[in-house]
Amino acid sequence: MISSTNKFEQLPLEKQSRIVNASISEFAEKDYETASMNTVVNQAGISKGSLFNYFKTKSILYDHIYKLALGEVKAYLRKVRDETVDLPFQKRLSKIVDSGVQFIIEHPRLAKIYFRLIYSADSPNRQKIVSELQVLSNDYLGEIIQDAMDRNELDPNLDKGQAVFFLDSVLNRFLKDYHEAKSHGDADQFNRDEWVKGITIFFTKGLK
Amino acid sequence: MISSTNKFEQLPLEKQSRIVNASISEFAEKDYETASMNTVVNQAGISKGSLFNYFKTKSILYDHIYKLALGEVKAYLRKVRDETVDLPFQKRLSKIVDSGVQFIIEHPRLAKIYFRLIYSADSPNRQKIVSELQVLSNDYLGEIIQDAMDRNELDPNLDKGQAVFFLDSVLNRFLKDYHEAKSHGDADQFNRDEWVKGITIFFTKGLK
DNA sequence: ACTTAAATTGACCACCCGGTCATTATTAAA
DNA sequence: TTTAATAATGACCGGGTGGTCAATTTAAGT
Repeated sequence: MISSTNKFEQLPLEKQSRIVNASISEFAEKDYETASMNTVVNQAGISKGSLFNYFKTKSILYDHIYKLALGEVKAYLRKVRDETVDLPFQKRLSKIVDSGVQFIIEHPRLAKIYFRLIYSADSPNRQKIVSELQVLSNDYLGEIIQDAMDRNELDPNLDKGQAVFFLDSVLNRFLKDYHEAKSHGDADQFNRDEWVKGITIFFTKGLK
Repeated sequence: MISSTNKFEQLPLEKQSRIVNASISEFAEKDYETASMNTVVNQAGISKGSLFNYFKTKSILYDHIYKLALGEVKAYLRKVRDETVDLPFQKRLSKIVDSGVQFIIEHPRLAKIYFRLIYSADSPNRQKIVSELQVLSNDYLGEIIQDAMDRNELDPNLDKGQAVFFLDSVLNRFLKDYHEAKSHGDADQFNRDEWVKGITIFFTKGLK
C-alpha cells in the first residue's frame, strides 16, 4: 500500500520544508475552511498543480500538518512524563505545566494549530480527531494520577475519570489563555511560578 | 441616535422571528466566515436585498444574533445567582451547573453560538468580545466565591483571581463537553448528579 | 544527441461569497 | 383614482475558492 504522501516524501528536503512551513503558517493563521491553498502555494514558491500533485486535496494536506503538530506535542509530553517518573505528584504537575509553556514559546504556530483543533469546530474529521485526543489525554494524565494514587499522594478512592477531567480542564485552559495572552502581546500578566504553585495547591487541597 | 437595526425592529414580529431563527440556525451550524447570507435569506423566505436593508453587513447581523444569545445566557445566570444567594457554596455551585445544563437543553442553538464564540477564533471583534466575557465571568463567579469566603466556606486567604479561573475552567469545560456529547447523541454517559457532586467535592477538598 | 518519461506549470473551470441597485410591487396621501 | 413614497426583489458584480489538465520544462536512458 502506497501512502498518499508518497510523492511528497520523495521531494528534496528543502522543498518539503518550504511547503510544510507555508502550510503551518496558513493553518495557524486561519481555520480550515478559510485557509487558502493559493496562499500556501505562493508562500512556498511552487505552482498550484504541484501542490495538488503532492497532496490530492486540501483536507489531506491538513491531515499531514495536524499529525505533524500532534506528533511534536506528543513527543514533548512523553519526554516530560519519562523525565519525572520518580518525582512526587506536585513536582510532576509543575513540570508538565512548564513544558507546556515551553512548547508554546518554542512552537507558537504548532500550538495555534493544536488549540484550534481542540477548541474550534470546522476541521475535517473533527469528531474522530477529538475523541482520539481524549483517549490520549486520558491515558497520559490517567497514568500520572494513578501513580500518585499508588503512592498515596492522592486519595486512593478518587474517581479517576473525573480527576483526569479536572486536570485536563485546568491545564488546557491555562495553556490556552497563556498562549492567547502571549500572541496578543499582553503576556507576563502570568507569573508562571505563581500559577504553577496555585494549580498544584488547588489540586491537592481544593479551595477550602 | 438611530440604531442600525432600526429598520429591522420596525418589521412585523413574525417576519423578525423568521429572520432571527434562520440566522441563529446558520450561525450555530457554521462559524462566522463559513456562514452564508444566502442560506439565511433562503431559510427566512425573504430576498437578499431585504436582509441587507435590515442589516447593512454580515457582521452587523452577527452582532445582533450573538448579543441575543449572550442576553439569554446572562438572564439565566442572573436568575440562578439571585435564587441561590442564601444557599451554601456547594448547593450554589450545583445549581449553577444544573442551570447551565438546563440552558443547553432548552437552547441548543444558542449554546452552540456561545461556545463557538468562546472557543473558536474567527468571529469579528473576537478579542474585544472575549475580554468582555472574561470580565463578566470574573464578576459573576467572583461574587459567588467572595460570598463563600465571607461565610468561611472557602479559605479566606484564597487568591480570588485564581479561584475564579479554576471554577471557570472546569464549569465551562464540563458544559462544553456535555453540549457536544448531547449533540452527538452520546449523552447520558454523563450522570449529571454524579458530576455535580464530583465537581463540588473537588472544589472544596481537592484530590488529596 | 536523440528520445522518452516524469515533473512542473498556470490558465482555466464551476461554484460560492458578500454586497449593490435598477426595477417592480405595495402602501399611503391627495 | 391618480400620485407619491416606501418596501421588496433578484439579476448582477468583482473577487476568491478548491481543483484540473493540456502544454511545457526538466531529467533520464540509450
